[in-house]
Amino acid sequence: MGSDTAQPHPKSRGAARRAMRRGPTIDDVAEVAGVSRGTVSRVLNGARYVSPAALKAVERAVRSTGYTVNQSARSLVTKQSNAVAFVLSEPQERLFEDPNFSVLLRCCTQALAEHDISLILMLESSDAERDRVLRYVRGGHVDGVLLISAHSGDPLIADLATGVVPAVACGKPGGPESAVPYVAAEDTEGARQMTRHLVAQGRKRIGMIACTQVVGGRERLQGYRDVLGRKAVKRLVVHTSDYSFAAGAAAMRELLAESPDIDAVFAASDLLAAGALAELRRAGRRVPDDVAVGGFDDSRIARETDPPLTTIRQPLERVAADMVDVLLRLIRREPASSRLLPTELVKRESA
Amino acid sequence: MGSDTAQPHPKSRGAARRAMRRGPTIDDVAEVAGVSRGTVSRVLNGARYVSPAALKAVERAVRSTGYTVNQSARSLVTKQSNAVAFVLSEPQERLFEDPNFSVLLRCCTQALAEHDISLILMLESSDAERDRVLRYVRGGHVDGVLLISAHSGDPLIADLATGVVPAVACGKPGGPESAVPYVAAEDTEGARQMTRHLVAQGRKRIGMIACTQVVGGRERLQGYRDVLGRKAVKRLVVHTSDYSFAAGAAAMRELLAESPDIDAVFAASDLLAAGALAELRRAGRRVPDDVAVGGFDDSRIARETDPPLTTIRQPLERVAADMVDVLLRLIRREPASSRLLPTELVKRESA
DNA sequence: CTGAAAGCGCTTACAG
DNA sequence: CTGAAAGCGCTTACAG
Repeated sequence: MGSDTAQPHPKSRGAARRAMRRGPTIDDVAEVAGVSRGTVSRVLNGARYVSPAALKAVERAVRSTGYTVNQSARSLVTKQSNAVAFVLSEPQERLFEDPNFSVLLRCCTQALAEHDISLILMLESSDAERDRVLRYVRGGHVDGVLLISAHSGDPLIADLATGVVPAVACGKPGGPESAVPYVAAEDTEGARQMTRHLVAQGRKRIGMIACTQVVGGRERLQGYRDVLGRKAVKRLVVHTSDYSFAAGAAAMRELLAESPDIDAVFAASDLLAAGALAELRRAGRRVPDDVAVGGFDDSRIARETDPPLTTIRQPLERVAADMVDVLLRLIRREPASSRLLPTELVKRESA
Repeated sequence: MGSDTAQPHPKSRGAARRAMRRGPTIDDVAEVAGVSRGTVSRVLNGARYVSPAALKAVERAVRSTGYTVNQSARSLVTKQSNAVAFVLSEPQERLFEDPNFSVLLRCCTQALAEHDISLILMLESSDAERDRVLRYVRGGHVDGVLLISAHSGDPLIADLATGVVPAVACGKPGGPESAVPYVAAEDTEGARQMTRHLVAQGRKRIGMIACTQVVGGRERLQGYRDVLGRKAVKRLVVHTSDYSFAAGAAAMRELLAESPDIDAVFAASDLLAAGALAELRRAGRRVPDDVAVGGFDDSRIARETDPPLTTIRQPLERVAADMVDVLLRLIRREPASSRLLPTELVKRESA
């Protein structure tokens, strides 16, 4: 990161020179290949306007010298870093708690690696950190940013929306019509699928554990309402502040207190559903016999709960791949817009 | 990452110029401050040999211009990247499945950020990826590497052990006496603590679910043996190939089949224990009444299982902080050696 | 198609 | 304490 700010760097620098290997330079390659350094550079950057002979000579020289570009030197002139920031906004511990996040991170790293682009992970939970991220991003250290924001209406979005730096969000950013493109699952339709499934099972008192502060949360609640609006089914919504196990358990307790005869619950995330399951067991209710439980995400935990969760699968691997694809296009100044990916009902044992 | 290899870069480059902001340079600051660019550089890098007046002038000029160093230009001369690679070795999905990993990643990122150093995440599950990581690291793109290896005896270790690039491993790397320093919990003693606890509960047939292929796994098994070696307690060890939920369930099934009268199980990780718990329930055994279950890690899931897990806490936040500390020292060419951190028994309900 | 040259924005001895 | 200058390793018009 370098003293991004202009503050002096106490001692961390200076003492440690030569962290970078010396290695052969482009001039070494040029010499071995018997051409000018300009020609070497050309083959390195596209091999156009280079004779077959020169090309071959350079390629073998590269191999024999074990040459590797010096990215700093390159970036200095191209103004490109070949790195992208993966910014994790807001509540760290919680976000990290979510298995979805790991999938996203893993898949983005992989997709980026295929393009030889580095992923730089940045956390942004305090205002100070937000400033740091902003300075870093604005400072041209990265070519673009992948924004994973838990809470909708993230302040970073506004800054990114200025378009100074290409950015893509995961999930539709809330707040004022944002200019930042995003990739998300079809949350509303997914919620409808689950709610319809619960109704089809003959459930009459279907509660929902919603969290509208989280990206996608509003849509999931909407889907639930869309389906139940025209049914003779009792509705009851409890709101939580995040998608955590603990919040799910607390919400379930509330639901049980307010509506002891509840016979189904749709939790807006698998983690929430897992918490609800734990609470249900504590209360002596059988799942799905007494109460059916539906989750959302089809994350790893859906297979590890007892009973395994019936849930809505969101194609996270594709979300990640598409985020990278959109970002890369944006960086190349190619047209690219938001994408919505289809969800799917995964029937297991909880509902 | 840049075409690290010398292969031509089809189209991804070139099209996207000016990804980096233009912004003020050190010369702009110098002009505003009324000093030479050398002086500005000096205050940026330690402020030594600079008069108070010049210092003040530069500082205000930096602020008024909104100056930010160009890390590429800096790196080009200092040969330092101010970035560190966080390398995740081997079985990605599985590693990511482990909540421990998230904690490590989060804490390392945070600790590094305090030093204004970027964390570059790299995955290394195939041989091709391993080469890529090696080229990248050797190419001087990072000042050091934090190696998180699931399987002991990781081949990357051998390469890193050459000491060309500073590196620190999480957990003691297995295989031939490695020269790579590491930070780990006192696995052996932790395992002893748990085993002693089980014995103290009066358990007579204590099984273990071990995984010696994973870093730290051998030590945990050793701790179990250390304690039971001199006791009149029935031992039974089942080996798994990783620390997963599924492996835990499978191992428990085996344990139950071989030793139906088993009354305690020590699983080498919480995830393994969670799997064992699920299997135990399926088999109709009550925990801890019929069978006591002990885990290892005190990860998030230890609080979410039913019943909550009695486990061995390993200070992962400290492991991460120490890894960063050791790596930073190594980068500065200061002496630094491996560290072993104490564990602690956390009593909950499963044992 | 290719070479020579300029320039990217910094740091760091070297004189003073 | 400070300025002028060299140089880090690349890319890219510009001529040819």
